[in-house]
Amino acid sequence: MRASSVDHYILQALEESSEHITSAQIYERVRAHLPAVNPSTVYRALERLAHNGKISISDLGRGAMVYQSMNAGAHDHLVCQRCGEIIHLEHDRFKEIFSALEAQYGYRMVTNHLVLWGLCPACQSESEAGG
Amino acid sequence: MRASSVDHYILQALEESSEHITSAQIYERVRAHLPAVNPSTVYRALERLAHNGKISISDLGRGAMVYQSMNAGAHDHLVCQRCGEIIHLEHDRFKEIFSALEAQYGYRMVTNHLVLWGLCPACQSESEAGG
DNA sequence: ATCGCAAATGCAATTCTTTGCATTATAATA
DNA sequence: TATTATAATGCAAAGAATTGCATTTGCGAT
Ligand SMILES: [Zn+2]
Ligand SMILES: [Zn+2]
Ligand SMILES: [Zn+2]
Ligand SMILES: [Zn+2]
Repeated sequence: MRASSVDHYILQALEESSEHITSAQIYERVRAHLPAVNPSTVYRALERLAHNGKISISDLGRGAMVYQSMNAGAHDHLVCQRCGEIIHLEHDRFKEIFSALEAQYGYRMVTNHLVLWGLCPACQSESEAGG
Repeated sequence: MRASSVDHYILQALEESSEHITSAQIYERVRAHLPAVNPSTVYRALERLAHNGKISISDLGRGAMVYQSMNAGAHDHLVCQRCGEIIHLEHDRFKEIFSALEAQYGYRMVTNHLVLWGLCPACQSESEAGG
């Protein structure tokens, strides 16, 4: 790996927003610094950063992947399938299971940004009503 | 919802294969029965079936989503990020956590086919070596 | 049997993402 | 500094999946 200015501006964008944002949003912000940058370069950089554990790539049901800095550390989410509400979960919650899996299968766990789907209380009633 | 022959042939294809297969593979098998069927119809049917809990839709790193019948019940997987090895996990392993989440947030859990990423023993050494 | 509605479908266009290949930029080496 | 190897990039094309809109189909009500 080599010093890439795209990587730098992507991380900057992700750290400034601190939320999950799409590649389009990232692309816009990188382009503010590197006007001639190509989308595929951004995608490749995102892949690279995820592979190195710097960011997470997730499907949160928005129609496009969302990206987030891993600076604040591993964490997970519970997402309502119907309204999209996102709840933050401590990653420690899965620590025990992950350790057990590592012990049982000899794997080294990589997952650090799980997305669990469910129905929030409000959407449960609306779903029963026939939403 | 209405009786859809596409749904029927998709479920048949998934139950016959019993493995995770791609939409292209499903499309081929549905087309054997309905030669004029359109890909988008298959995609929409797959979405419908997943929404009704009949099938799972997952990214197993194959470049396309993979689909599986939920007939055999909820289950999960541990997948090697590098070589793609897939390990089957009992869903009961997550029962406790899911119950706790439901109690804590009032959500009804929907996730029934988790995909966890890791590195298998062999790929761990190769990764350290610089693969 | 006929009517009317809602679900399902076909088709084309669009969106999001990946990939192949040639080129450029960086870092290490001689 | 000149050379070489490797990583990153640009560009265009391909691939996967979704969406809009018009049409068809199945189902219940009349
Ligand atoms: Zn997150
Ligand atoms: Zn909700
Ligand atoms: Zn499975
Ligand atoms: Zn492996």
